[in-house]
Amino acid sequence: MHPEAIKVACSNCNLRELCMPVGLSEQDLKRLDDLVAVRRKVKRGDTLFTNGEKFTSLYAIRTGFFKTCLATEDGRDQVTGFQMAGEIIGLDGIVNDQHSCDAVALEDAEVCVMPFDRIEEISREVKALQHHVHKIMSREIVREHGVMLLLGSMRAEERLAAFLLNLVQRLHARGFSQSELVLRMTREEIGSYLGLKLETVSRTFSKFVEEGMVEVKQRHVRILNTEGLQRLVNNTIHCE
Amino acid sequence: MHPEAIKVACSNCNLRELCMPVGLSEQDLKRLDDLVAVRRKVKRGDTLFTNGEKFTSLYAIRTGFFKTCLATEDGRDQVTGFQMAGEIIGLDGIVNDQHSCDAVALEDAEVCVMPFDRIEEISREVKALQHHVHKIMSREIVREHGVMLLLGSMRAEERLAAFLLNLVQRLHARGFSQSELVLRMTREEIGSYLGLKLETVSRTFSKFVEEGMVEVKQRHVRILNTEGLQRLVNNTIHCE
DNA sequence: CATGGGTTTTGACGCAAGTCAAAAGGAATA
DNA sequence: TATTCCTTTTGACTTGCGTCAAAACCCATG
Repeated sequence: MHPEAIKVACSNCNLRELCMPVGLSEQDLKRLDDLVAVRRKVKRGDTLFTNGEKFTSLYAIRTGFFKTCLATEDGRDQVTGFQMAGEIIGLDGIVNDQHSCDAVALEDAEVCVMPFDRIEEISREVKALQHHVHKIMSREIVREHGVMLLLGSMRAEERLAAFLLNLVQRLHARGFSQSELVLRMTREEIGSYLGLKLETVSRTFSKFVEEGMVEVKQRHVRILNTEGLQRLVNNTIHCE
Repeated sequence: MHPEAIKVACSNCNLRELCMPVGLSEQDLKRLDDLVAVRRKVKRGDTLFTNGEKFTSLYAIRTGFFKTCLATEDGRDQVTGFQMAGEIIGLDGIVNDQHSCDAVALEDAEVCVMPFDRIEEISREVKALQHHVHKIMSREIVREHGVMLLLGSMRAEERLAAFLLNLVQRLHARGFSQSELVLRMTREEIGSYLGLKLETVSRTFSKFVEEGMVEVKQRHVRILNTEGLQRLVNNTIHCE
């Protein structure tokens, strides 16, 4: 652990509108500046927290890219999500005061450490923050509903299409291209998230390339036919 | 909608320790009695709320059994959870101020209606309630992680075993048998939740019966070999 | 107690994705 | 530049679950 004692202020952070409530009064904004204790750097491959570790804080990602994953004793391993700048991780730890998954940096990253007792304290005073925290948790619940739909009822192509569209959409919201992206994770990690084997992920990519839907060069992906992918996801073809 | 104007008090509700924080002061307890606006009865087959409906309240289940499900335009349908007495539903609605799934009563039910603005208001005053709300949302997130693991990496038998064990465990926590249960949902609904077709659910039940793991008579299930089912779930056999 | 609609079971068959294996490609290091 | 390790691709084969279909069962209702 390398906590760094840089004094940090949300009030002039360029990612503020991603992780913080908007439309705050001057006064409330000041209150929020007490939220982040420190920033912490996490090297690629290192964990931000691990299953079983005591829960103390939520983390707002400033830079970098994470995966969260669940590993069971019997060797199963499920990626439960990929998180990027502006997103909050650590919510799983609240219920039992310890984390129930691992958060691994897929590239060098930096996070804002927000001690949870402080979040709760300030939430009691700043309504907007309180509601914001509730929204963030609700959003995660809804996201997971979507993943359940994907895992429970989609075929491989549909899953990968949904995955790619979701990624570019989130990247686009952060000012990146609508059609180009660099995958930060391996085919195996994608597969784990989508409930597929890495070979199936690879084959499905190849299929998309053949069909002219995307260009793939290693981890660089260019989407050539967004609509086609979208149609795959809302497949009207073999609707049951 | 049939809101019923019975005055309701959590402070002497027999389900309190399931849905409310414990160890409250006399004073805080009184505050909590303002949480529940009314109770509402929902007939079997009716919805408590539906996708797209404006979000106003969370609901604590007093009696009965619900499923929540996601239906997409193209006819896909995914059951995202089954909820029983003492559990809270409606969390999906917070993020966008409207519900994003349907909640359907699988048997005649009664719920306590807790307007969410009131929850937030009282949460600001009663720390224990605030933290409790956070825990409930975190618990739901962790539960869904588990479902993702199930859907992403388990075989049919493992899924059904996990499902049955989870159900009896929750029922047992409510004073019911550890080994006997009545399913409130159809094979198709179980299948939808587990990402399987109803035929597969039925076949898997039959297999469990052949192997002497359970007795099944329609929706009545008696678990004869809890350990065996548990072993299936933590399968050390074909660990990758 | 007969009728009808929904649910469940069972069988036969097909296919999407998994498994196993080998080779190729990239990136990092000496 | 050669070496090593990791990742990705592709092929051949297997299999678990889905699909389709028919029959049995269950309960409600008249």
